[in-house]
Amino acid sequence: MDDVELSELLHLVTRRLRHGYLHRLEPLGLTPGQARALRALIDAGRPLRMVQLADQLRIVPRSVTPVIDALEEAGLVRREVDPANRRSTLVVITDAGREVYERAREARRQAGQDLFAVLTGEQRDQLRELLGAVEAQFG
Amino acid sequence: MDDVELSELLHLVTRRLRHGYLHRLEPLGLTPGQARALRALIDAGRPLRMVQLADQLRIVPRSVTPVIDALEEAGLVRREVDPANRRSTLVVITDAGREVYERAREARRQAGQDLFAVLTGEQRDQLRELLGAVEAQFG
DNA sequence: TATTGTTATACTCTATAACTATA
DNA sequence: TATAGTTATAGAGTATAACAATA
Repeated sequence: MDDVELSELLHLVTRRLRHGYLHRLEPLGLTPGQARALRALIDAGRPLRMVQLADQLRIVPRSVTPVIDALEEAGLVRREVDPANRRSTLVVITDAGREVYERAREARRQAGQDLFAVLTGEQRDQLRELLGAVEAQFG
Repeated sequence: MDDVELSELLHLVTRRLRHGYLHRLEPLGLTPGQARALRALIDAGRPLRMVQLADQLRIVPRSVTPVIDALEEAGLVRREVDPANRRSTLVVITDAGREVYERAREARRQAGQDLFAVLTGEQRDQLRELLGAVEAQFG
């Protein structure tokens, strides 16, 4: 029964985070989803196919298309045909993409800092552990 | 810096919760937002005006309108003109609304239970406390 | 026939701006 | 003139289904 309250809290806190992040990201012309896609590419350290990107972002491939469309139009990534498999599209991050991502990362850091301001470092670690355990139980 | 990871986790876990909740709510013909509105009415223990409902749900009044439209069409609430102030609309929950909400609450409980299955009761309390502290620092 | 990506479409959640009715 | 609510519109995030190109 108290899980209802816990769920509600999760919803409220996440929305607050989104809100702050969205505003800080606005000057960069990025949405949170686009920033996440850039991050996935940087973390991978190599170009990713659309399906792989979808996998990383935990969304269906169809939903990746508009995200990459926007990033490509902004010159932050480019699409290349995978020479190994002509059905596949490789998404390559550009230098501009790397630069913008650094600023997006800072935006997220600040949004998180604002949000979690009341928590001590130790409490944040705790929170990270708890959420990490929850997420880890799935894929 | 690690707040980036914490923010990301929050996003992933919340989406997972939403997903499970959405599926369990589907047979009831409710969206999570509609269920939240019913909950606010029940918690208040009396009819609420649109503005008050918006306040409770932490969204702007305009965003409440379609939620109440849907609930009204389903016969779960009804709108009444506030006799004390004819500009105001009172949203009244119906008996059918109360019944459906009980099932929605159970759906959310189950979705939460599935999600937090890996956590002990104590860990859930911890999580609730941490998120509660974060949310409490704002309104 | 199976896989990759896209076109088409839709729904949830939320917001801002402009309008109407009432105070 | 200020408030309550709605009409109109938009944008982020996500999904399913159908289809084209390639394997």
